Amino acid sequence: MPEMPEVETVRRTLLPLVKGKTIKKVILWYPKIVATDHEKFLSELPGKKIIDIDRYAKYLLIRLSDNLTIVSHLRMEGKYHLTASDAPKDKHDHVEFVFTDGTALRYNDVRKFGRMQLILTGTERQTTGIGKLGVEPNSSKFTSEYLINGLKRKKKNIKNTLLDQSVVAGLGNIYVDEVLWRTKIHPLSQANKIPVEKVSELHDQINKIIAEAIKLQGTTVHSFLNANGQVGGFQSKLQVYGHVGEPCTVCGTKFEKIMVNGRGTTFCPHCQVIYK
DNA sequence: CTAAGTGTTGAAAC
DNA sequence: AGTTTCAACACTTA
Repeated sequence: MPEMPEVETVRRTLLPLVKGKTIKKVILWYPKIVATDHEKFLSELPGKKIIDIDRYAKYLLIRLSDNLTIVSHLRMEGKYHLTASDAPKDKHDHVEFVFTDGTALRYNDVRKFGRMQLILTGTERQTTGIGKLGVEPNSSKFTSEYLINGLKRKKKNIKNTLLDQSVVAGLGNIYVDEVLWRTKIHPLSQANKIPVEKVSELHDQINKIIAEAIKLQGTTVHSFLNANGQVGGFQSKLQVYGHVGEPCTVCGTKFEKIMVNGRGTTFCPHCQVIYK
């Protein structure tokens, strides 16, 4: 489900639902969602208050009192929703945070890929996943020069490079296909062979599409819902993803779909230039 | 029945 | 030692 715009949308919709609430009890229906010590997760959270929710790339950082943070990654299909604590459990509800006011925050995940980690606030960089992340789009560190330098050491294809999060953190399969089409770069282009002026364009379009998608509250193509159960608005803006076999809006050539390192990849074989 | 799906990761191979 | 590939995770839907 979620790339950075969707996770940001979850953050914005979830925060007002849970801010200031105090955890009374935690239930792990499917304990594997929690990647850190299960006993600590169950024993340390009761009594803690939700102070804020931050986000880095696709990771939610739920800030709690007493210097604790729950790092939550939704992976493909994770969702949060607030219910009454006595509401019937859905088949795919896996973790529940019961609050002192009788409500409960439930984590629902059809594929059970999502993960939570309980850490000390401030130790995010030592946390599995977050440590190796590159910079976020639209951050002050994400400059054209940064992207040019970041791609220099990458000999693999640009599609895989943008998906691996080590240079730019937050893009996923949908937005990468859109951005490569917008900049006319073939997904199989070798990352370090793309001309600097094209990388500069890539930088600008990454910032642009992420900002546009956040504004429209994310993209729902499969199952994404925000914390209020609403779909996103950006899917109608997608020009490439999900449009295999349809004509490219620029040249009319039919979009093709190939597998690139195991990920479905749609592109225009006429517009998108391959750099090798 | 088979394949593919918004993502990450650890291990193996370069 | 850094980089890259790929199966695995678990379940639903086309």
